[in-house]
Amino acid sequence: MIRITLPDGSVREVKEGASFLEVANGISPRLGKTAVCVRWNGELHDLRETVSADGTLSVVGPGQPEALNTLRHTASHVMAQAIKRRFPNARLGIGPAIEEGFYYDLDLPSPLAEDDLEKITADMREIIAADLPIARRELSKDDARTLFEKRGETYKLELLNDIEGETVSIFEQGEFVDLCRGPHLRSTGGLRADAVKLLSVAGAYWRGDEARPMLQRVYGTAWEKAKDLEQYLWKLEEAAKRDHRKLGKELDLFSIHEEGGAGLICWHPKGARLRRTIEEFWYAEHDRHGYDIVTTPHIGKAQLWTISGHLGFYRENMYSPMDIDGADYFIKPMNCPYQILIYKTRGHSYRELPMRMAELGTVYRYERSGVLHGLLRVRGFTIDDGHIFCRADQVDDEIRGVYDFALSMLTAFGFRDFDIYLATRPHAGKAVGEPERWEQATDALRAALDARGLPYKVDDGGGAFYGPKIDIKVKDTLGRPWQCSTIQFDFNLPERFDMTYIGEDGAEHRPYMVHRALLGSLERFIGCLIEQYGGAFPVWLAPVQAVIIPIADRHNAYAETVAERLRGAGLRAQVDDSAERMNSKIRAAQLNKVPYMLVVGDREAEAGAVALRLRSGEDAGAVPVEAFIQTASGIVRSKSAELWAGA
RNA sequence: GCCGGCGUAGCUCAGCCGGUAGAGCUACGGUUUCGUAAACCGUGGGUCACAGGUUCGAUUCCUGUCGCCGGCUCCA
Repeated sequence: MIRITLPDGSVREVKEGASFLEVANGISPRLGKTAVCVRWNGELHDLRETVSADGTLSVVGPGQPEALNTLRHTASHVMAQAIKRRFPNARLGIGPAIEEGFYYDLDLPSPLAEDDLEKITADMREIIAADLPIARRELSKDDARTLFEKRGETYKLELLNDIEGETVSIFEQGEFVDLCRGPHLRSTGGLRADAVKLLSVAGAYWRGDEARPMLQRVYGTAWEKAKDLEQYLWKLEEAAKRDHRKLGKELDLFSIHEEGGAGLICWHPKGARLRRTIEEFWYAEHDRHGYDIVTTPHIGKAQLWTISGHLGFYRENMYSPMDIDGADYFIKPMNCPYQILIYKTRGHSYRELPMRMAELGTVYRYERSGVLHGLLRVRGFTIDDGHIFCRADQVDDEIRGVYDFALSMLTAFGFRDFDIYLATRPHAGKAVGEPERWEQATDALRAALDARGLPYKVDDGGGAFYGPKIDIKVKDTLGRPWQCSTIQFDFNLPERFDMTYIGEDGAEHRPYMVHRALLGSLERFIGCLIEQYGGAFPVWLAPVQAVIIPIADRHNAYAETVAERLRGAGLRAQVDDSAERMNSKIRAAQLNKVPYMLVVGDREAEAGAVALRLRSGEDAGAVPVEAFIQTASGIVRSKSAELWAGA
């Protein structure tokens, strides 16, 4: 007999070879009926699998995340089956469940079109309606090989070769067979035809390797109920409304021009205003944190990039050189070499370390055309680039300081939801610098992370060749993560540039060097910011903080005096003196997501007041101009996310 | 860069199977001067991304280039 421990601590005995389904049925027929899969010793297993040793079991039923995952995995099989019915020559790649759906990669003789998706969907409905039982079989690798060879599934054969162990599992439904670990639903009828939707088709390299064939990846999503699908699609629509590319146009923040070049941003007055607000805050914060601000050139001779190693390691991201008086000059892809040159203009004492240098340095990098994306991935961008040169004994404090600084910056802008990574030494000798230095540096990074206590993931081997790093990523509206802050150790450049300082012992020492960007780049950061707020920025960031709306032309003069008073108090205010009606002006301001609309008519002019309407739609009533300035200024100063302090 | 889709007025979009284009908003002119999300009337505005090709004739079909979108790969 086999002893199975259940979540409530109770133990059940079953005979060896019983399936999980039988076990579930034994616990209660009702549980057996609804069970989707099981968690066996912490891992997900199919109901049809059998028990052969003691373990802990929890049965996964509908409503649990694992169940959704299983359902999506089955949906991907059903889709693959439907595609194979329509295109018998299709060869299967892989088809997993993903965060909010599933995909299947297939090698198809011809590309799929939009209306193919509809046809495939129709076939899927049939397969679901037929309620084909899904069978799980275990067989030896050799048998599996024969099976998939016969079916011409060359990709499956390749996968088979990489699987460890002697036996593999396959899942079958009707004529469809797939090499798969599972788990799966019991039959195709477990899916709801009205809760499955195919979304898009895209190319994907086999096993993510661009040297290998490109398969067609069909993305879909599947839910337990039609209502869940609807809700998901609604969420996608809402996310699309916050897309920074769309908002950038609507709010007149920036533009990119075909004539100018892809990935090159023109900041319009309002976008530039937003950017300037960020820069001003950034400079103030860096002053406060003991940084020296520098400015470095945009181009540099080949010699500089040879010393730095960029021409060796980074050439494919750099633009072609320009000839100046017979010498090759390159547009800078990074700011660090020049900051190092500044460091090297004189000797340094151990006493003046740490030295913290920073600049808003605009760099240009070649990015492959297919990866450009609005403000989030561009070819010309401004890094809030800083470098810390310090002694070994200062490393810990510096890292902790930078990490805290990075988090405080992100937090100031309202970001709460980000992913933190500790990227460690690359494997297989692809790293420069002695192991002890790596260890010390990685420990310093880890200590800083632990000190703050925020959850982080270790990206094993994900460090740069020149040092380990901490990356902080912010997600866009579609859930795609974008790296903003980065803190990177560098064992490479101090060597290459032969950087030194004179220690207490009178001898030359090599300083530690840390590259850090807190916002990442202004372009990307602002892109994330736009999406974060859906364009409705907190008051302190809003390009226009108040629009003054005269009711009739005779109120224009008063409106202008109000605007001047606001501007005198440092608030960004404009008068809408267009020939439109007040309603239209309010609508315009509302669409521009201006926090404050100050309506002025006879009553307000008389009283020296404004009728305050908030972006939220709330009518805050008449407020004396001075009182408005006081409250609004306070909100700006505190960088509050609140629109107005309830009086 | 690769796979697929797309590119029509400043913006959002319509234009069936080849016969040189249309709406709303914007802009401009006029009337209206109005109390919390679009006043009314009128006038402009397009080498249909660009370059070739097929055709009597191309916005429409084909090829190339550029750009955009979704992915893959890669990064701040």
